[in-house]
Parts: sequence; structure tokens; C-alpha cells
Amino acid sequence: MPTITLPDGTTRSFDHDTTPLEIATGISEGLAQCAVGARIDGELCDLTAPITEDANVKIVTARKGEKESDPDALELIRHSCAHVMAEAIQRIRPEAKLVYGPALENGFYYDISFEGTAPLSSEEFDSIEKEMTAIIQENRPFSRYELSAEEGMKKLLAEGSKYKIDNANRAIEAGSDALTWYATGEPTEDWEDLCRGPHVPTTGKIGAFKLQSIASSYWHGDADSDNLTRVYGVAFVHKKQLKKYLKLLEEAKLRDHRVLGKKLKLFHIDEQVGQGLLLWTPNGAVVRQELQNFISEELKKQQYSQVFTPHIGKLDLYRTSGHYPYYQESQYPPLIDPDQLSTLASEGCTCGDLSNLMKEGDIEGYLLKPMNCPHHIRIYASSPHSYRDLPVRLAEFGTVYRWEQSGEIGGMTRVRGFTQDDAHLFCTEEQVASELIGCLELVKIIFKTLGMHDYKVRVGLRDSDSDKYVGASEQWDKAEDACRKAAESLDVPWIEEPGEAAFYGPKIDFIVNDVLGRPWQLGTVQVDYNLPERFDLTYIGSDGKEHRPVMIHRAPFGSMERFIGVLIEHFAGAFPTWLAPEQVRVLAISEKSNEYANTVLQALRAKGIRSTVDTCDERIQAKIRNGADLKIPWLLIVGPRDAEKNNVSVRKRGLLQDLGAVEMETFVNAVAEEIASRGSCPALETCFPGNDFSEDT
RNA sequence: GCCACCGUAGCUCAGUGGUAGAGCGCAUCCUUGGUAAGGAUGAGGUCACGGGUUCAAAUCCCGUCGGCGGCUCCA
Repeated sequence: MPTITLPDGTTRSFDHDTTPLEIATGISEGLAQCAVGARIDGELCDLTAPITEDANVKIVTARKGEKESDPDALELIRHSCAHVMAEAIQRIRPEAKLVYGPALENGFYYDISFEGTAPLSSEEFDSIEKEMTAIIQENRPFSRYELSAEEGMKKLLAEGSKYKIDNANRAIEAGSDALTWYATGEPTEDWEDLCRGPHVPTTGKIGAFKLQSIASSYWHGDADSDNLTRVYGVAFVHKKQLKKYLKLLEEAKLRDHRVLGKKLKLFHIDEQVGQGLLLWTPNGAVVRQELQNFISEELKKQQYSQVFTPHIGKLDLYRTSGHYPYYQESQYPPLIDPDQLSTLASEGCTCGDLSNLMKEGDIEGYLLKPMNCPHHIRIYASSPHSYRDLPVRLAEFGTVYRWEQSGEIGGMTRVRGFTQDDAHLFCTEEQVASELIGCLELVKIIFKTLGMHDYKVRVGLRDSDSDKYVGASEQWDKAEDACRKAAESLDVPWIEEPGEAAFYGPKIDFIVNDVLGRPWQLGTVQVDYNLPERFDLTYIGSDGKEHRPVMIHRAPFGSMERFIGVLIEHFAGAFPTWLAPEQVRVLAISEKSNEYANTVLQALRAKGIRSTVDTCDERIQAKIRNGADLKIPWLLIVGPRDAEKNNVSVRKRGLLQDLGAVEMETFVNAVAEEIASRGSCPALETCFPGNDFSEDT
């Protein structure tokens, strides 16, 4: 005799087992019409799920008129759409073996095996979508049925799909004593799939969908296992939502740093130079230089010492640090003395022999540095230290090289050579906590100045099952605790993640998503008890005895390459004035005003403002458009009227209209101040106080 | 590294076996125009690279390099 409590607190009692559908129908026919599922005591279920006991029930609805759909409804629709897609694909390609097809935050996919036959091609999307549309129009019910584990396995073995058998075995191992199928239509007659559910009641509830892309994946995510074809798609309650989403994706593409990087000439990657090796073109170099200046100023305030170190170091250095033995496969191969190499060659030394000799330390080579820490450590070790000197903070924009997997490289966010805004802090055990907090402060200042508020904080801890970590377990405990406490000091939410630690210690990472929703690790702060041990670093304590310092590695930007890649997307290429490669462009109305335009240009340049003048043989409309296209923050239109009064007519990027004329000197000073203050004294307010300008759309 | 797709002018892209195309950009000229594209003319290509099939390859096949989307990895 279940009593049902609804979200508004009202209750309904039944004298028989009920279902969400019956509850919805009891409330109103309209509710039942748009119901697609339910949450029963918090668990997402089918509309026909039996309710035998008292429960809290929330009906999940999909209404076509709604602006925002219930995420639960979208999940049901997307998971169901994955089934419809799988059915359509199997109609066209009967040999396709289904593996796994879940809903995602932004859509769904189905992993499918085409073993031995041609894999699916996106050219087949049209015909698949046609089949899907037909299945949806037939408005067939999703019918759930259940078999005992034993019976179910018998059925699966008879059908012979190793993937589904595996899925079932996993379900049984996880404690399930029954297996469930969802047929699209009549059980045993229509298409069906082993599936835990839940699903929408009928295929017709899938209001709008689109297949997006084809990719590949590994079975169980294991690179040595079968290669599967993954088909991605999206589904919504209504066509309008789909259209809106697709438009959003289009817009995201225009913000992509790879697209903007070309358009705004920020960086270049050249086939002849090498994959993943970034060339900073003049515009991008300006952005990078400005950011480096910014961070250098902050470092001075925090009593860091600037150092410079070379790009290579002896192999033995990296044997000591552990990098060479532990991460050999992600380093560029060592550089070896040419004479030694030819001697070895004449002795018939093979590549394998060479590798072994290097591993054993029998021959010496040089390594392109994969990290800056060993060099900084040797700087620390170059002179004795008293506890009074600590903490020692050594900072360098240090370029490192890593042999990233070729399939991973792309744009500015994953490269093989990159410059970290690196620093290593050597401190006492007692200083760790406050130094960590100081590092996090720096990260916060940077993110705040740049207006980046949408980041995640992750505390990476060791994975107790793995043996890739170095150092004693008590040290790890201490270090992990210090990280938790430091993260606590940030007033932003953070998560702990076991297995995300560096091999030498735990860390605090800052993670930002790119326009396509892919997460990137930017800033990082890492505690390290291990390297001081390996390099036998010491300081003399107040007791006159030698003690071991603790190291902190930190890079608030992470790497200049990745950070600026994400930053380009953050600003959609429209950098604030202080970062913009070209800050002001002077547009002459006609040739008659070229001279005055040049006067204005000289005034700007005298203040160090990065500016150009456009005296080309075009009308002012075209000049404005060109300047706006390049996302230049300020365009100054100057003609005879302005020259007469020593004025400039101002156009600010992102604002709909021209702002009218202002005295040249006023403008130049205001922009110079905005730049010097890194945006905290906006020139707009200085030049046009009290005006409320509407944003361009 | 693995799987799929892609590589044509500086950029964005058309071109399905028979003389290499468009728009933007660039250059020159006309135009001297007051707030998001004025007009004309012209230059510009080893169709990524190497091999193969063919009377004939940008086009079909193989390999390499590079890009893209995933997967795996990411000190």
C-alpha cells in the first residue's frame, strides 16, 4: 500500500503497487502526456517502474515549449536516442556489434565494433538519420523485460556478442541477479538491446537529434584491446533547442584559439619546424611578454629571485632526479657526443645496446630538459644555506621539452616544447603551509586580473594501488595534508583526486575548460619531499645541524603556450587593452587628414601605446570594419573636424556606436593609464564619464 | 602510439580520370569619401611529399609528413 510523496510535499496513497505513469495520470492527463521518466527516491527510473513501497516521486517531464529542459529528461532522451541510432545502424550494417552506448552531458555515443568489415563512415550519417527518423515517427514503446542472470546469459551466449556477454558478466559481478533488455517495440519481435535503462516511454519522445561525429575508442579503454567505432550524437526535446545548440557550437568554433591564432596572427606551427613546436609570431609574442611582465612584477613583490638556466643538462642529472628512468618514453632521446657515437658505431653497437649503455650510466649524454627543477636544485646546492636564508624562491620562465604522443598534439594547448612560468621554493617543514598559501595567492591574483573565474581546483593525491611513486609513505601523508589545508584556504570549491599526484609528490592543480568543453590543466603547485632527498639538499638549522629542506614546484600559468591558448578563447581574441597586440589604430577619414592622423599616432607612441595608423586608400567604413575584425580595442577616427580642435573620435571595440569626439591628450593619457593599471582604470570612464554604453551583440 | 576523416593560392573553400577555380587578402590605378566591405585591373598554385596504376592523376592505390576528431597517455 504505497504512499507517494511528491516534490511539493503532497502525498497520495494507493491500495496497490503503482507506477510513476499512474501517479502522473492521476495528477493530470497533461502531465502524463509529457512525462518521460521519474525519480523514485532520487533514482532515475522508467515511467513504468513498479513502486511497491512508500517513496518520494518526482515525475520527469519534457515539454516542448520549455526554454530549459530538465537534465534528467535530456539524459533519458539521449540514452534512448543512442538505442534508436544503434537500431538504425544495425538495419544498415547488420554485422555491427554493439558495445556500450551511454548518454553524456552534451549528447550521447554508441561504441560499435565493425570487426573485419569496413568501419562506419560519416557519409552514412544521412541514411542512418533517415532510419532514425522513421523509428521515431513509428513512436514505438521502449519495452523493458528482465531475465534471471542464468537465463539471460544463455540468451546472450546464443546470440554470441562477446561485448554484450562481457557487459552482462560485469553487471552480474557487480551484484546484479537479473539482466534487463529494452526492446524498441514488442519484446522478442522488435529490435532490442541489453541495457540497464532507464528510457523514455516511446521513441516519439525524442524531439530532435543529430549525428555529430565518428571517432574511435578502445574496448575497456585498453589500448591493447579491440578498436571500436564511436558515433557521437546529440538529442533534445525540441528542434529549436537543437538548433540553438548547433549555433552555439558554431560560435565556439570561431572562438577556437587555433582559428583565432591564424586570424589574429598570434602564433604559427610550421611543418618544417616540427609537430608541436610553437612559433610565437610578433602579435602573440606581445601577449606573452605582457603576461610575463605581469607575473614578474608579482614575483618581485613575493621576494622571488630570478634565475636563468640552459635548455639541456647531463643525463646523469636526470638519473639523479629520477626523470630519465621514470619518464624515458616521454622525453626527446638523449644527445650524445658525436665522437663517442662514431666509436660505438664502429664497434658494432646497436640501438638497443646504446639504450642500455645510457640506462646503465655507462655512457654520458645530454637531455633536453623535461623539467626545470634539477637545474634550480643545482643552483640551490651551489652554496650552503642557513635556516635564516629560507625560503629560497628561484623563478625562471623555463622552456622544457617533452615527447608527447603524436596523436595528442594540437594547437597551443598540447605541444612538445613549452615555457613554464616555473619556480622552485626551498623551505623548512614549518614553512610549507604558508608557502603553499602564498603560491595559491599568486594564482588567484592572476586569474582575477584576467577575469577568469570559471576554473576548478583539484588536489591530486597518490593512488595507493600504484607503485609509480617515489618516497616514503609518511612523507606523502604529510605533503598531502599540507595540500588539503592550502586548498582549504582558497575560497573556491575543490576536489580531491587519488591517482593524480606527480610521481614525487601531491599537487594542487587549476583546471580550465576550452571552448569545446575539454579540460586543461593550467596552474599547478606541487609539494616535493623527494627531490631534496635524491639530491641530498641541506640547510643548517638553528641547532647547528644539517636538515633537509622541502621543495615546492609551482607554475601559476602552467605553460605560456597552454595558458595563452586558453586565454585567447576566454577573451575570444578580444584582449583587454593592456594585452592587445595592437592597442589603438588611427583611421584617417581621407588623405587630407593623413598628416593629423600621424600626429595622433606619434602622441600615442610617445606614451608607449602600441598603435598604427590606417592611411590606406579606402573609405572610413572599410577601415572601421578591418580594425573591428582584428579586435583592436580602440579605433580613432580622425578627419578635418577633429584636426581643427585637436580631437579624436573614439570607437571602442564591443560597443555599438562611435562615442563621439574627445580631446587627443585626454584620450592618450586615459589609455596609457588603463594599460598601466592592467584594466583597473578603464579609459572609457575617464574619457566619457557617466555614460552608459550598450554592448554590441 | 591506436582508429577514422582530411591536406587545392597568404586565408576560407569549390573542383569524382582529360587546359587549375571562387571569395577575402595582396599590388596598381580610379575614387577624397565622417562611423562595420566604393570601383576597375593585375599578380599569385610542384593541387603536402614520395612511389604506383593509366594514353592521361588534384581526382584511383600504397607509403611518408602534417592537420582534425576521439581513445590511450600527460613528471
